[in-house]
Amino acid sequence: MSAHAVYDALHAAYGPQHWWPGDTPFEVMVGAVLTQNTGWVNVERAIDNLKANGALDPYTILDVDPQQLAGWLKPSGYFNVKAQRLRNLCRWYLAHGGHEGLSEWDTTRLREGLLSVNGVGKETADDILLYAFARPVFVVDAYTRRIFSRLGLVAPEIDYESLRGWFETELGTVDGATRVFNEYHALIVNHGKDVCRPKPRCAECCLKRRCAGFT
DNA sequence: ACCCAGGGTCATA
DNA sequence: TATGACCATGGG
Repeated sequence: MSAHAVYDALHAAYGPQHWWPGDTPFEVMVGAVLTQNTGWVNVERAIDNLKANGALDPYTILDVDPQQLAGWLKPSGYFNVKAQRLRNLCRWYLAHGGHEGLSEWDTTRLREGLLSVNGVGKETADDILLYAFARPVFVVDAYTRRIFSRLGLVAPEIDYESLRGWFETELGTVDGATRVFNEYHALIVNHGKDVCRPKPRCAECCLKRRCAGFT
């Protein structure tokens, strides 16, 4: 089974996902940090708090008392850590001209820049690259490794960059790649939430429900 | 009560 | 390079 075939099966089962949930590129960046090891429902509450207080912009986030910021982030968990991480990201973001300035950077430079921010790791950086800057970067998360290793397509212990490379090679970096990567990662998360837990109830728990191509 | 979440950093060996 | 501790709220 190829990466293409899995994509087709997921797309047939779940349909278009319309990701990322968020109205602006900056909101996507904030969400990418807040969703680290955290359910999206909790992230939405935190983002709503920021919106309700007129704080969903980098200037305000840097201006307000860090404790105040942490208070708004509380529902998303790790609120002290995430308040600091958001501040780090905003400082870097504004220092390089915000979305307008950073849009002129090539993808490699932009990725390294994001990774230089304390609190932004590979997945968070790639979320931002793909969903805030529309770059053709495949996002790998825990579900991705779990699903594709259980399918027998990759080794369970494959590292992040190798797995990202596997997808980007399999799917090709021709035009339309950004659209496909966008949809694919969203489908993987959706399917993962559905049936691919760390401790499967049965040997084939990733491959069954609601995914005709996997049965 | 238990497991889990759209991770990442830091200290230690 | 590779583990382990730590961060913390809320859903199922």
